Amino acid sequence: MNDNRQMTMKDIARELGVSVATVSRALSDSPSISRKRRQEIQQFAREHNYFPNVIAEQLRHSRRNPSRAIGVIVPELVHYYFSSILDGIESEASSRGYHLIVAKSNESYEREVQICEEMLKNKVCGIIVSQAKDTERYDHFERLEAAGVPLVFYDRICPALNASRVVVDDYMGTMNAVSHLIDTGCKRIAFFGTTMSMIIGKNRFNGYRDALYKHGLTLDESLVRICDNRADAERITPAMMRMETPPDAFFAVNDDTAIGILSVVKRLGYTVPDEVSICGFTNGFRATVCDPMLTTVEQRGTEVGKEAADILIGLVEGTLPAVHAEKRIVKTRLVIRGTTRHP
Amino acid sequence: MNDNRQMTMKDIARELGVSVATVSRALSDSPSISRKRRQEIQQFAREHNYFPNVIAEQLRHSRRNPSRAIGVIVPELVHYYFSSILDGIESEASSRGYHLIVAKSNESYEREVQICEEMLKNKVCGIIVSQAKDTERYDHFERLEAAGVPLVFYDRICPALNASRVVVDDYMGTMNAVSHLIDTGCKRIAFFGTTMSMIIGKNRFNGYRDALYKHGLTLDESLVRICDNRADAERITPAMMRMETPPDAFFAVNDDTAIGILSVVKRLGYTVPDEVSICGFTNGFRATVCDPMLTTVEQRGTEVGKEAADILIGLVEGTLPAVHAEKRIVKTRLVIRGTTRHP
DNA sequence: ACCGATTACGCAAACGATTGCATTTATTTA
DNA sequence: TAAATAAATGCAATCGTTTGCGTAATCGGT
Repeated sequence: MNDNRQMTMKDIARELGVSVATVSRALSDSPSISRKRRQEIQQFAREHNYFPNVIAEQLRHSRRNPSRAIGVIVPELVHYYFSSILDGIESEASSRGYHLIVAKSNESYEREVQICEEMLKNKVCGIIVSQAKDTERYDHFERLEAAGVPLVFYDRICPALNASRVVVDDYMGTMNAVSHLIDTGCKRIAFFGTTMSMIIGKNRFNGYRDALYKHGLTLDESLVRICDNRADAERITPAMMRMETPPDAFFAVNDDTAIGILSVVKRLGYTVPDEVSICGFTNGFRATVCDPMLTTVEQRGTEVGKEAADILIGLVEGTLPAVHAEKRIVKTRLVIRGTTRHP
Repeated sequence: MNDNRQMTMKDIARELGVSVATVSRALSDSPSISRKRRQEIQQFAREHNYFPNVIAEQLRHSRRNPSRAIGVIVPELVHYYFSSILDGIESEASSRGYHLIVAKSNESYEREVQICEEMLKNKVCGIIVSQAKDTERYDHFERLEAAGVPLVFYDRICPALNASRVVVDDYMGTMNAVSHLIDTGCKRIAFFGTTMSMIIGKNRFNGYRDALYKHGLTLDESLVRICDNRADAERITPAMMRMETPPDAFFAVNDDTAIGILSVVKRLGYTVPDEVSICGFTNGFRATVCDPMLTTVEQRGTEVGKEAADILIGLVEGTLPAVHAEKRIVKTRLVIRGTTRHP
C-alpha cells in the first residue's frame, strides 16, 4: 500500500497555526500577507517539499481557465513524417507551457472515436489530429467542437469540416519537382500517387499536370498510377519500363515509393539519373541512404507541427477568433541529390 | 469568450428536482435508486450529453486511486528506435486503459528536470524514461521516487539508481552478429561503438570481444573505434581501409553508422559483402534502403516499449512489488541481408 | 486617549463528484 | 391499524485550492 499522502496546504496551516487561506496567499506571494509570515510559510513549504495539487487547482479554475494539455492524435508513430510533426508540436507546445497527451489511432475509425472521448474526459484544452485512413464519419469531431474543444487538422484534413488546418504545399511542391525533372531534360515523366479521393493525392497530381502543361508537354494517362508504397512500386515499375517508350523519369508521392522504383530501375540495368531520373516526396531518413541519394521534396514536418500547435494555442488563448477557421500552408523545398541530373 | 460551461450533475439535479447524490448514484447504476428514477436520470443525461468531470472525480479519489496518465520522457522524437518504443508503450498503455503524456528532453539535463517537475505536478501515475545524454545527476529521479511515483528506465539506464528497467540484449545481440560474420569467413572484424561509459557501449563491446575469443580470434585494438554516427564513420573508415591489412568486416553500433561505412567502402571500390562484410544494429527504416540491404541486429523497440509499460502498470497497480526493481531484457534477432555473406 | 484608515488575517463558499449516515416514504407483518 | 421492516432519497462532509468579504489588530494623527 502506497501511503501516497502528499503534503497539503491544510497540513502547513495546521503546523504553523494559520488558516489555509493564509497559506494559499502566502504561497502565491500575495502582498496582503505580511512579509514575515509569507517567508515563514514559503520556507516551511520548501523544506517539507510541498507540491501544489494541480487537480484541485484545475477544479477550482475549471470555469475560467482551460487546462494546459493538448491532445494529439497520430495515425501511426513509427513514421518519419508523423514523428517530425509530433516533434514540432512538442517543441512549440512545451515552450509555451503546454504539455501533450499523445494517442495513436492505428488508422482505425473506432479507435479514433474512442480517443476523442478519452481526451474529452481528460479535459484537454484542444486537439491536433490527422484523420485515420478509414474515417468517413465526422460526428466525433463535431462533438468536440460542440463541447468547445478547438480542433486543428494536419496532413490528412477532414474535407467535410471547415476546421483549422495546416498542410504542406503539395501543389507547388510537386510542380517544382516536376519542373526540375523537365529542366534537366526529362520528357516522359511517370507519376505514382495516391487515390484522388485524398486531398493530398489530388493536389500533387494537379501540380504534376500543370508542370507538364506549363512546359508544353502532354499528359500521358498511361504514365499515371495509383501507387504509394514500396511493395507496389516494385510490382508496377517493371511493367512500366517494358513499355514501347518507357518513362525517363518518375515522380513518386513519397520516398518509400521512390526507393522502390529506384531499386527496380537499377536492377533492370538503367543508370540513374542519366537514363532514368527519380524524385520522391518527404525527405526522410531513407533519402540519404539509397544509392544514389534521393532527390525529394522536403515536407518539413517539424514546421507543420509547430504551426498546428501555434494555431491551437491561439484558439485556446483567444488570440485567434474561434469562428474563423485558420488555414496555413507550409512551403516545401526541393532537395536535389543524386537521382536527378543537375540543371 | 468561450462559454465553456459544461453540464454538471448539479444541473441535472436541478432540472429533475432531485438531489445531486441521487444523480450520482443513478448514473453509476446504483440499485439503491429506483429503476424508474435511474432510467429517467440516465436518459436526461444522455440527451443533454452530460460528461463527467474527470478533474473532480480525480480530486475526490486522489487519496485512493492514482491517475491513469503515464509520463513518457524521450530524448528525441524523430528517431526510429525511440519512435518504436513510444509505439510499444502506447499500445500497451492504451489497451490497459492508460494514456500518455509525452515530452522530449532534447538530450538536455535541464529540460529533463523541468519535465519531471511538470509531470509530478500533472499527477502522472508513473514515468517511463530514457535519460538525456548529458544527465549526470539523478536527484530529480530520486525526488520522483520519494513522491511515490514509480520509475521505469528503457534504453539509457541510470546506473546509479536501482530502478526498474528494460533493455535490449546488447551482449548477445552483438555476440551473435559477430559470430555470424566469423561463420561467413570474416577474420578481421572492426568494431565501431560508443564510449564505454554508456552501458550499452560496454555490453556491445563485450559481446564483440567474447565472440572473437570464442572462435579463437584475437582482439586487435586498432580495429576498435568510438564512432556512432554516419558522419564520423565516413571520416574514420577510409583511414581504416588504408591499413596494411584492412578489416574484412565491420560491426557498427547502429544502422546509421553501418551505412556510413557501407557508402565509403563501396566508393573505395570494394565489393560488399564479398570483400567487406558489414553489420549494423537497429533494423530501422534505413536498413532496407541501402544497396545491398543491411544485415543488422533487430532491436525490437516495440517490445521494449511494451515491457516498460507492463512493468510500470504493474508497479502502479501493485501487482509488482514496489521494493524490488524489475529488470527485463528483450531478446534481439539477427536479420541477415545483403551486406554479409550467407552461411 | 480616541477615531478612522490601513494592514493582516480568518471564514466560508465555491469547483464537481462521491458516499456514510440520516431521513423520508412505501411496504409488509402482526 | 399500529408497528416493524425495507426501499428510496436527501444531507452534508470530503478531496485541495482559491477568493470575496468580514473582522481583528495595528497604526498614525489629533
